[in-house]
Amino acid sequence: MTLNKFTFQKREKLKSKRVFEQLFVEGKSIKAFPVKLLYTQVSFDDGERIKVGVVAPKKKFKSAVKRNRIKRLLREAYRQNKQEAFNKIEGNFAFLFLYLGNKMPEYDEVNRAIQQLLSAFIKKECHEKID
RNA sequence: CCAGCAGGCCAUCUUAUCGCUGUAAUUCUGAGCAAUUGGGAUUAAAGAGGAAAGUCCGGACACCAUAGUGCAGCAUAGCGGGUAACACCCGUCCGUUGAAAGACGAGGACCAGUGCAACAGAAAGCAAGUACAGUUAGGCUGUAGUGAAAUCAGGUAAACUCUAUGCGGUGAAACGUCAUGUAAACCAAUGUUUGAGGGCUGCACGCCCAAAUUGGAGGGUAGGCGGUUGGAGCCUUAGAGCAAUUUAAGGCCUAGAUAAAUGAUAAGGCUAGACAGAAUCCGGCUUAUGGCCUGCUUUUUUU
RNA sequence: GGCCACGUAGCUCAGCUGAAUAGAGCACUGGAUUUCGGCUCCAGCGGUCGUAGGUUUGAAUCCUACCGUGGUCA
Repeated sequence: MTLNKFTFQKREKLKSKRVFEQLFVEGKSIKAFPVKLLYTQVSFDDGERIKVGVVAPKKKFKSAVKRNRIKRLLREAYRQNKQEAFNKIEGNFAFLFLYLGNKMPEYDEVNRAIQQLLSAFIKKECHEKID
């Protein structure tokens, strides 16, 4: 597996409808305005360790163009930052990044939020393992 | 010059680095006797719109009987043409509107029938009949007055209706197919009579199905693959036609996702650019919206 | 992606078929009753009938186009 590249391929996308439902029902969450991270422990059939989904709510953003834009920014920010987190995380997880804000974001804003979320996630999960 | 009107074109661009999607080629590797097929790497060319939107019309395509008949229902409406088809487009007459260029028009019929008409007015229709004038009178004629409309073949059909023409229904979540796997149900063959019932518009007709046996193989749920992109396609030239459009020749291949692909950073051009994201595909209509170009029109001022 | 409903007072609705008064309940304001409050009674306030055009003498109602809200399909 090629962990050291800044890639985000189709295989890493969260697809299964069932996993999405599972995330909303029993997933744990971390907030860092304007983004919220939902995650849960899941094992995948195809050998990927981590799969990621991205959501921009239709109720807040009616224009499909704006929703697309937000999702692209979230994906791009994750792609830039995933390398660091990937080496530290052990186990299989499904991630879901939700955008909570009401205004169109800038890339810097999203990037900062994603960095915070990933480091917070690592702290939390490492603690749980040590305990 | 300003304002207005009509038509056409473009949809921020360029370079570098990282990244996404399917396709093609090369190559590595897993499964299989094989045909074949799963996964990865590199390279190449390509990768949202004029409205992709609203879902308002018309088709293609798929299934339901081969899509049949009558009624009901719905749609359209000067005339002529175009088209696969249309409620669209073109030409033209008439009407409305504008100072003009132009724009807009659900523009058949109330001498088939039925209904409706507040207030005002004698009266809005099985009827009744004001005032004045003309005339000897009856009666008739004219004028006044109310109103959108007044014995006139009255007004009203975006009132029912009539006339002409067209329309079967349901929609890619249609539909076909594969794997996992127990009974009712599904398919094929044999086969039966009456009624109920069922089959994808409401009713009637018509058509098909139905009990049992044998064989095959399916339903629910979540998914894979096909449908799925080469088409009433686009460009150029020539001919026919006032035009919409059409004929011929040559050239081109131009998105195919499925929690859903176009982004980030840096630099520059006048700037950081409007409305906005394909989801089966086409032809229109409507609505949202930045800029450029061409032609036309009148008013005022000057000559 | 397809299909289908609904927008009327601050809130919940009627009126729409078939055209001529925009109304009911709750809420709000004032008054009466009561020592005060509540209940009850009386009066009032409150409306571009979602928006814009059209048909008509006249439109909440009929027609068309937009805007908004909600539902439904495997």
